[in-house]
Parts: sequence; C-alpha cells; structure tokens
Amino acid sequence: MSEECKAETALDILVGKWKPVILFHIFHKGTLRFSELQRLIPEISKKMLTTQLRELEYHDIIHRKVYAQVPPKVEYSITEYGKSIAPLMNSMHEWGLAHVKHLQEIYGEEALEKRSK
Amino acid sequence: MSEECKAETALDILVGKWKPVILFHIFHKGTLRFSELQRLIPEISKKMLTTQLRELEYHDIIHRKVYAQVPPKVEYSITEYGKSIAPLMNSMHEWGLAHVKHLQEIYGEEALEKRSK
DNA sequence: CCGGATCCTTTCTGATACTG
DNA sequence: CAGTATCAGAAAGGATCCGG
Repeated sequence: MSEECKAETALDILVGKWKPVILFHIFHKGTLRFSELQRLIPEISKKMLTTQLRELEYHDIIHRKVYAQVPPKVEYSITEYGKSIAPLMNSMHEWGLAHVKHLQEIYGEEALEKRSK
Repeated sequence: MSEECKAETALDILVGKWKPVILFHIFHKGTLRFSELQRLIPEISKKMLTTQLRELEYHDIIHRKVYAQVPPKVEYSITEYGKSIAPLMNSMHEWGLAHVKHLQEIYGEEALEKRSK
C-alpha cells in the first residue's frame, strides 16, 4: 500500500463506525454540544463519542470549543478546512444509496439485513 | 444513523484495511490471480486476502472465476457494476493526498508516522 | 454537564498447519 | 494453487465509576 493508494488515508479518517453520522449531524446543524450529539445518536456510548470526536479534531475536521463555566459546555463545529470533505461525503452517500438498490436487485429484498458481507 | 446517512454503506464496503489496495491492483491490472495478489501485497495473509475478496465478491464489485483444472487457478476481475466505484475511489484518493499535506502543514513533517489519530 | 480512566467483552487479524 | 481450519494475540467497542 502506501504510495499508490491514498484512498486509505481518506478512509482512515472517515472510518470508525460513528464518524459519518457524527459528521452528518454537525454538518447539518452547524454547531452541536456533546450532550446534543448523544441525544441525536442514542446508540453511541460516551466513550465512543469522545474518542471519535477527538480523532476528527486531530484531523482538523471539527473544532472543539470549551466554555470555562459551570456546568461545563463544549461545542463542536466543522472547521473551515473540514468543509472540504462535504463533497466526498455526498459522493459516498449517493453511491451508498445506489448500492443498496443494486444489492436488492441482486439478492432481493429479504437479504437486506443479513449484512453477511 | 440509517436513513439519513448512506455514506456508511459505501464505507462498509470499502473498509477492511485491505480492500482499497486490493481494488487498486485489480483495477490497475484488470485481472489477477490469487497468488499474484499475494505477491503484490506481501503483508496480507492468505486468510485476510480470501475474506476481503469474498466480501467484495458478495457486493458484486469483483468477479471470481474458477478454472476447473489442476493445479487450480482462480482469477479476480472488476465487474461491470464494480466499475461504478472508480470515481469514488479516485475522489477519496485525491482527498487523501490533499489531507496528508494539510496535516503536515499543521503538525509538521515529523508527526507523520505517529498516526495517533 | 462533559468527558477522563478502568475494566471487561467482543470482534478482528495474524501465524501456522492441513486439504482437494 | 488456492484455499479452509484452528488457535492465539491484538484491537475495537461497551459499561461503569469518578472528577472538575
């Protein structure tokens, strides 16, 4: 790998089982608090949310603003640079939609859930 | 998740630590045998290569052609449908390249390897 | 209220040996 | 040659407790 295929780099950043959803919500609402994200994504654990946000922050995709106050308040937003993945996210979204249909055509409606890969 | 963000679907398919490289090679050469892939990607284990290929096959991205002969011969190639991810792969590749540069600008050359995410 | 630190369970990978 | 089977180690994810 390495040289030839930097698609991996992109994937590394988007991967993590929750980053797409997190990004989706932050993109959509502009700015969100930690607790708001928890509410929007009930299935995610605190730990996961924390680590995923940290990774996105490290990659300069989102910005983390801490308000020095009690009770604490932390807001997450897309960075200027972070906006550059929007087109890519959309492309993936589009392709994903089309692919779901394609799988249906091949395997039929039932096999949808199995995800046996 | 689910409804809103089908980017996950796309990610599911491309993710697997080796799929991007595998696809890269198959795209590049058109058709490859199992052993050729092993040689092109020395770090991958047989097991991994097998499972990754099977997943790609399930998703109708690649085709698996078995020759009934001794010694066995199996060739993998991109399906017609599979070609539809090419643009997406390229987009990811492009963005990945740009992102590596961006990270360098932020953290400097040294921090490249750390990948502490 | 936000999220760090720990512990524990589950899933994923890798190495090795074996088969048609 | 192209896998499958098995087993062990690593990594990812979840649950819980704690502190500012």
